[in-house]
This record gives sequence, C-alpha cells and structure tokens, in this order.
Amino acid sequence: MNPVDFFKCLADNTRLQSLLLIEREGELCVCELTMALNVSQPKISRHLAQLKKNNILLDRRQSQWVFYRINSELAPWAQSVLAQTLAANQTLLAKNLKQLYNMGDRPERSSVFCS
Amino acid sequence: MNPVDFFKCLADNTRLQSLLLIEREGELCVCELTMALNVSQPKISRHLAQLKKNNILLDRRQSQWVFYRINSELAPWAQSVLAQTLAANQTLLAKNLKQLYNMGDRPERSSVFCS
DNA sequence: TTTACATATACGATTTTTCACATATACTGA
DNA sequence: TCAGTATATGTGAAAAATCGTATATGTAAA
Repeated sequence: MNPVDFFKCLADNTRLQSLLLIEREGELCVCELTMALNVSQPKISRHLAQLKKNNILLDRRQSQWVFYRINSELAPWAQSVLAQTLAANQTLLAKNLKQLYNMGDRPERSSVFCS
Repeated sequence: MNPVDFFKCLADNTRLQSLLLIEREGELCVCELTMALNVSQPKISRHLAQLKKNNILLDRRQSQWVFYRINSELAPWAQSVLAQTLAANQTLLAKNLKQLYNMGDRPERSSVFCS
C-alpha cells in the first residue's frame, strides 16, 4: 500500500468518519453509514467504493444489504494508523454514533464467522 | 489538530516525502529538500508553507537558510502516525536520501540546542 | 550599494476531487 | 412478475488542489 494513496483515502471527512465508525463497530452497511453521517446514499456508496478499490475495506452482501469491514490484510502500519486515529479522536464520532444508535430498524446481521 | 486536515497534509507526494525526510534527518533546509526530491524550489517552499501553516512543521532561519523541523508539540497520535509511516516505508526514501547525501556544499547548521 | 544566493509568494492555467441528480442493478416478498 | 428497498454508477458542474513562471523578499559578502 502506497502511503500517499492511503492518506488520500483518509483525507476526506466522509471517508475518514466512515472508516473510523467501521473500525469501531466492526462492520456497517451503507444505510447505517448514511444515517450515522447524515449524508446521501450515493455519496456514501461512492466513497466506500473508493476505499474498497484501494483495498482498505472489504464488503459482503447479506440479502439486501452490503456490509463493509476493514480488510484484515491491510498493511500493519496502516492498521495501526487507523487504530491510533480512532483512539485519539473518539469525540469526533460522538454525534455519528448517537445517530447510528438512534436509527430504527437497523439491519440484522448474521455472524460472518459462524461455521 | 483535525485528523482530516492532518491527513490532507500527508496526502501529497512532495509533502509526505519532505515530512519523512525531515523526521528522519531532524532538520532540513529548502535547498536540501529541493535536491533530495528533485523538484523546483517554489514547489517545495509552497508545500512547506502549508505544513507550517498547519502547525506540523516549525522553521528557523540561519543566515541564508531556513531549516524546517517537526513541531514537537504536534499531537502525540499524529507524531506516532509519522513515526510509523517512516518506519514502515524506509525504502521509499532510499533514492531521496542518496540524492541528499550526494549533494555538495550542504549548508552547515549550528546546533539549535546549544546553551 | 551592488551582486549573488536562498527562500517566499503572486498569478493564471491545468488537473484532480467532490458533489448532486438521475438512473441502473440487485435482492426480497407479495 | 411486480413493487419496494438497498446499493451502485453515469454524467456534468462546481470546488479544490497543484503547478510553472515570474517576481518579491531577505541575507551575506564584496
């Protein structure tokens, strides 16, 4: 992972907030991010597509929903950057988390890891 | 330091390479960075001005030269991001360091820390 | 006070990024 | 098969970032 490309991915509010929320929550779908960040669906989708294209996120479809998660094969230094950014900037996400938790009818997710 | 603004500063080749070189070398002047990165002087100056404006770098003038260094009051998480990015991407700087070391007549610097 | 060197900045042109809106695709359940 | 929900993408416009060139500023040394 080229560092400049990685940082370009973090250099936008929508993308960084999405990444930090996903890092915190483990996995989120498009509609959850739409509510948490209060932005339009195409806007979220496009940014997620960019993160996926850069191999920072992976996605899985579960019925109607597409859930995004951090790519566990992301370079360790990059994972560490995400973790530290999250840890040091929790307050930035307060409003987003509130909006996420207040969302009615959050899609149920089956465990990805069931055998 | 707003994380998005910080990452925007890292999301450019000239700025990131300058930062990592300065982090590695402790302090570098404009002409040294010009040689190390092989780019024009106004280009380097402009990017350094941006990093200074965002309080990532500090500068000091010593006779004709202006030396830039990492602001030691930079938020710890941000310092850590720089350190890890440097540690994990040493090879990216190989060419730059070679060009820096091959530079004739590097400006002498007096110790900033003398008492 | 002139010349030379190092650095900063103004300006306009080009490129890149971001966005809104419309529309396409995918899945579900009736 | 049709309607409803979730997600993706095409397109053009607007905004932001980057750059080259020219020029200004600051310092030193003659």
